[in-house]
Amino acid sequence: MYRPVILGTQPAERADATRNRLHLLATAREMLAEQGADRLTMDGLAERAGLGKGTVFRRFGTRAGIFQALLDDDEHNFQRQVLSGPPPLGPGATPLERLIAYGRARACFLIEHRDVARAALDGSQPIPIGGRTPMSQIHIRMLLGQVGLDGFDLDMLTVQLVAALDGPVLLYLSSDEFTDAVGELEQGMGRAWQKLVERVCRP
Amino acid sequence: MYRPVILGTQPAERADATRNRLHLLATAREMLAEQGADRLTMDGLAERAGLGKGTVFRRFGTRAGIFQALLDDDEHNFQRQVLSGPPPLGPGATPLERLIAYGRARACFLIEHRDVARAALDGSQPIPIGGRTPMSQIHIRMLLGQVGLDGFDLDMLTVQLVAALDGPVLLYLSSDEFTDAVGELEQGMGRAWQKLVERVCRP
DNA sequence: CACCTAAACGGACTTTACCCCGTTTCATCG
DNA sequence: CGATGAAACGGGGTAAAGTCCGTTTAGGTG
Repeated sequence: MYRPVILGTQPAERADATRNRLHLLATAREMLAEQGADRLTMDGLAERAGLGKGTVFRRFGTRAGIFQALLDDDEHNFQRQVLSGPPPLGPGATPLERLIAYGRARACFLIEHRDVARAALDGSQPIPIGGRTPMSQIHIRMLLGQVGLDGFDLDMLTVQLVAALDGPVLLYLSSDEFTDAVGELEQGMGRAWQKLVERVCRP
Repeated sequence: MYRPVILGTQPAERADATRNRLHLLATAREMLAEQGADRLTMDGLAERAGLGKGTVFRRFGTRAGIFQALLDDDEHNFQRQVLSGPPPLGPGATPLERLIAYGRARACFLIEHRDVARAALDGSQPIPIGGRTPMSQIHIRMLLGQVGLDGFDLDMLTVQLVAALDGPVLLYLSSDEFTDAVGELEQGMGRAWQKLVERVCRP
């Protein structure tokens, strides 16, 4: 029997699966808006969506998986801006300018979506820095390559910079105090990121 | 009724509490060595230690708290080295040299104690970077102050550097592959840290 | 030494993430 | 179409973290 196997293509999601996935995400957003992230339980979500618990877990694997899916969803816009939007975030500016712009934009993005971002962290799978968001990793790595630094282990430097970018944000996410003065915080982080990157990339 | 209130001094731990705390830590280390961190449950620990579950939770608050306590314990030696050991880790070298030495030493420390360090992370209380280990925070902040950098927000830079230091280690902790080649990894991280700090601090 | 209070103790109870597996539904192929 | 295998579904079951509150005990006071 002939079966056309296309490498790297997994079997394609079934129609009912897609429908349920989208419905669950929508329901999750509703509950998130109404009750906040920590009041969202898997049982509750399943019941409200009119589906079985097992279904929820098959779709998202884990509780954090739901929030990761929501975050991925939000991230699509952001990715478009980065990959094909106007400079300095998109192509057209110098690598250093894009690096600076990227850090600022990502900090803003995470702060805006802090509720979801925070809930997307998972203790039992502790890769908070760059493992779950390969986008930052890949993009920063590419830009660093274009900068043309000598004598650096660029992969390691990438991990360091991603961490330096996410670290302050995570620290912020973890304290429930700063609910005001968000704009100011974004500015501070942006400035700090710019300074750091300029120093590192200085010839 | 007169009560001598000494500010900043909490009521002092009761003798039985101390005894139980130490006994629990010792038992936890045994179980850790025998079964690994993820097979260590609160019920199991309580039973093996011959104590009630409530006691375990009063002492450590949370599961991660146990591992944090174990890590704190391990950290005492390290702290002594940093605060009063020989240069370049201890006092006597230039701030930049100490900064470099500190990063190397901390990376080695975390890698050595990776089992406990990993289990000490807590998803529901996500402050993985510098919040739970104010030691790095404080020490690096102090050294940066001594370096004499102009135009930096030193507090923010501290958070960035702590993250850049911990990030690669956390990333490493999360992948169960590299169980070999530990020495090599420590070297790579050490070199990368040195390069980063030298660049940032360069006049 | 008897008393008293605040802290510590124990373990049943609750909550919730996650697993399992018998049942149902989709999509493909003859 | 109808058959068929694979995938999805449902929801009861399990394990483990964390809470509660009635009971016990350490250690200071008169």
